[in-house]
Formats: sequence, structure tokens, C-alpha cells
Amino acid sequence: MPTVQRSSSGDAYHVARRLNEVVEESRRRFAACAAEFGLTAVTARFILRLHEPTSMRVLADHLHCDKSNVTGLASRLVDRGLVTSRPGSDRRVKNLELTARGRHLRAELEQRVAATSLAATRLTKKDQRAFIDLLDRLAGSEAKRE
Amino acid sequence: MPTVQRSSSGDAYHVARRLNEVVEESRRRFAACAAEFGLTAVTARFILRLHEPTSMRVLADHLHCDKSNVTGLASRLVDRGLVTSRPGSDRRVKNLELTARGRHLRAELEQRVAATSLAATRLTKKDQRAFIDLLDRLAGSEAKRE
DNA sequence: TATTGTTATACTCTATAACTATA
DNA sequence: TATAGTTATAGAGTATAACAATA
Repeated sequence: MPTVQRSSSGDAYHVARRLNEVVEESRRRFAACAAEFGLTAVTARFILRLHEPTSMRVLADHLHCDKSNVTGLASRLVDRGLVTSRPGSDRRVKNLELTARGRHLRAELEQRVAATSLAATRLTKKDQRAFIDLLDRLAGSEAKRE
Repeated sequence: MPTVQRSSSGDAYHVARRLNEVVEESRRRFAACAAEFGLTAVTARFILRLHEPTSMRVLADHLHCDKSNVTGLASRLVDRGLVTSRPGSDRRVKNLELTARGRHLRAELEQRVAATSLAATRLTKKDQRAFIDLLDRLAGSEAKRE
């Protein structure tokens, strides 16, 4: 049986547990959303991140994964005609960029993600604004100030 | 294919994108936390979920994965002395339960998860209360009411 | 017939290490 | 030497399908 606590650590675990529940549900929704477009969660994030010509190295940083993974992901997307790969002025670099089809897909994907997000389906507009305010603080790199 | 509903869903996408950023960062933190205890993210969720004797089928539902995965996960945890597996009154069923070591690990894991959660490290106590209120609505199954 | 758990299989994600081409 | 990308490899997560035991 779970231990019911009234201490501050119990409260801290409550918020952490709730957040993790939301995290898992959000992951599933995002993956389902990506699947509607024939994408996995990672390739969907790949496309949503690709706003301008970006080297594989930088994209790996954005996706928080090793550069060795980006080669394969990019290769599949190139094969599907969603991404192009061109050498940069530094000949070691390959710049990835969305094709017209890729940009069209990203626009549709963005709208679908927005429409199916937990935030959109479970919160009122007013609560969404309060939620954004808190998320901005969570997503930033600053520490809290009591 | 999903239908594109609006051309200006900027606000809805903003909150969805922010939420997804927080989701990814939370995943990484949780996985790092689990790794401190020699666990992967899934086995950590497995242990945090195991409060009372639970069949593999029910646990699979809780973890939102196929039952075929639970066999292997449980097997590894049994080998490590964290979980026991015993047949139920229905002889098809195996009931999984934490050992004393497993319960001790879970207690430590809960505290560590709470301490390293984004919610704990980035939000003040006051904001945490507001956050819990919103998360409760997100985690529940109710639809929004405008 | 239906369900629980098991096994085999396959695909994806992910990191590490060794390699090449370039800087 | 250092960096960008590639390739090979391995471990983990996950789903599907076929199977045995039980209900």
C-alpha cells in the first residue's frame, strides 16, 4: 500500500508523480499523432525541429541524442522526400532542410499536435494561459526563487 | 489523414510545444534518476507501480504495454531480488509483489524522484500548488468545461 | 472459447567505439 | 589534433503472433 504522507516530501512526490503521469500520457498522445503521419515520435520531433538548414550535429543536440543516430533518421526522411541533405561551406558538414512536402507535413503535424495535446483537450483557455506561465518557468533554465 | 482545421493555431501550438519540452526534460530526469538505482525508466515505473500483489496482466495495463513485455521485466527484477512471483488462486495468474529490498528501493526511489523533478527544482512551493491543481485536471479523464 | 502468461521475432531508439574526410 | 558524419554493434523498449495451461 502507498504510504500517505503529509510531510513536505510527500507533497513533493505528489507533484512529481502527477507530472510523470502527464508526461507518459503526453508521450502516448504525441506518438499516436506522429503515427497518423507515418512517423515515429523521434522522426516527428526531428521534423518539428527543422525550421532552417541545420547540421546533423546541431540537430543531435536539439534532439538530445548522439550524432550517430541522426544519420539514420535523416536518411529515412530523405528517402521519403521530406528532407534534403546538402554539404555546407565546411565540407565536413551536411545541412539538413525540409522539402516543400516536408514543410507541408510539418504544418499539418503542428496543428494536429496542438489539437490533440492534453493541454488543449483538458484545459479551458483561461487555465491554458496559467499553464503556459508555469511551463515557461519549468522549461527555462532558471532556478526557483522562494 | 488528419484534417487541418485552422490556419492560426499559434496559441494552442505554443502550449502543446511547451508541454512537450517539459515532457522530454522530465523523461531524461526520470531516466537519470532510475539509473542511479541501476534501473531503466520502465523498470523504475514498474517498481513505483507495484504497491500490492498484482498480476502481470494488470501491471501491463498500468504500464500501458503488452503483457508479453512484463514477463521479461519481471524476470529481471526477480533475479535481482526486488520482486517475487507467486501463482494466484486462478492457476493461470502470477501475482507479482515487491520484496523487502524492493520496498526499500521504492521508498528511496520515490524520494529521489521527488527531489530531482522539474516541479521540485524549478517551482516555488506556491507555484507547485497551482501546478498540482492544473496537473490533476490534466491527469484526470474529465473534459474541459469552458 | 476465452484468458494468463510465455516465447520467438522484428522494428525502433539509443549509446559507444572505430573509422573517413576535412579543418 | 579536433570535429562532422558514417558504420557496426549492442542493449533496451515495444508490438504481434503462435503457443500451453487453465478457466
